[in-house]
Amino acid sequence: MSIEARRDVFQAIADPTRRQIINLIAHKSMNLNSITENFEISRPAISQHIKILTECGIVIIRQKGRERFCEAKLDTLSEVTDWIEQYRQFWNEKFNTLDKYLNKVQSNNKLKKK
Amino acid sequence: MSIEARRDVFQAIADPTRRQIINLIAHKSMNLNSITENFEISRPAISQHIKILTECGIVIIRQKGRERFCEAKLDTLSEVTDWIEQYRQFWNEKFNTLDKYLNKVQSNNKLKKK
DNA sequence: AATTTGCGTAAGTAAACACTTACATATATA
DNA sequence: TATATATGTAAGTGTTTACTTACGCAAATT
Repeated sequence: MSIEARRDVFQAIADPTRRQIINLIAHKSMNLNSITENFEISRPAISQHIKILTECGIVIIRQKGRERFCEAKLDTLSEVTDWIEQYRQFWNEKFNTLDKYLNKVQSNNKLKKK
Repeated sequence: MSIEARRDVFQAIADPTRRQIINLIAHKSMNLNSITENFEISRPAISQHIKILTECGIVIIRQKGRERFCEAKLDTLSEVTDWIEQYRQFWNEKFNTLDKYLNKVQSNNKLKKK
């Protein structure tokens, strides 16, 4: 049983740099230095971001000699999508139309009761 | 032209309390005190969360007398969904199957070239 | 064997965050 | 008109975040 709270996907993708990293390695695994080349910040900074991304399962590391290739495991993001999708009925245009219809019916019922 | 950086949806939903608030008001608009009743933290804390949520458009306020009703405008979340969806091809099972096939073809081509 | 390369990690820091309490203000009620 | 209610906001605080530089270590290269 690990004491430390597992990193959370929502928080992981909250940082713009981490989203950029995800975007970079989504297409192709890259080692740490290659990733760093695409940013202005230091290698240790990138290393720490990668650590966070691995801790919540978005990235997995494949060691190859002294290099560590970062591979995106983006199905983890479904946790976020799932959370959002449960609310889709509340902003889906089709639902809104239905909603308006139901409200109308409801209003009519109220009028009838009066 | 506003100088202050607009709050970002990714960061807004990163906080668990804010996700709970969204969940609460998704179904029904609520005023601030009613929302607060559902949490252990103080009213000002909730007020500040609501402020963040309004700043990024997830919540809109409808003043009604001295009360302020918080209404969820969840289509804002599509920004997050859209970002994630662009990567779906990388974790979709069907795509993976296709990917394996393409890799196989590629390997065969390489063999032929040799 | 010595050096270079690729990386993790520790320590330090400034800024942001998530709260709190205290207070101010506008609206509703008695 | 006095009081209660619903709320925003300022100020203070401890914690977390996103970096930095400095260092260490193992694998590859010379």
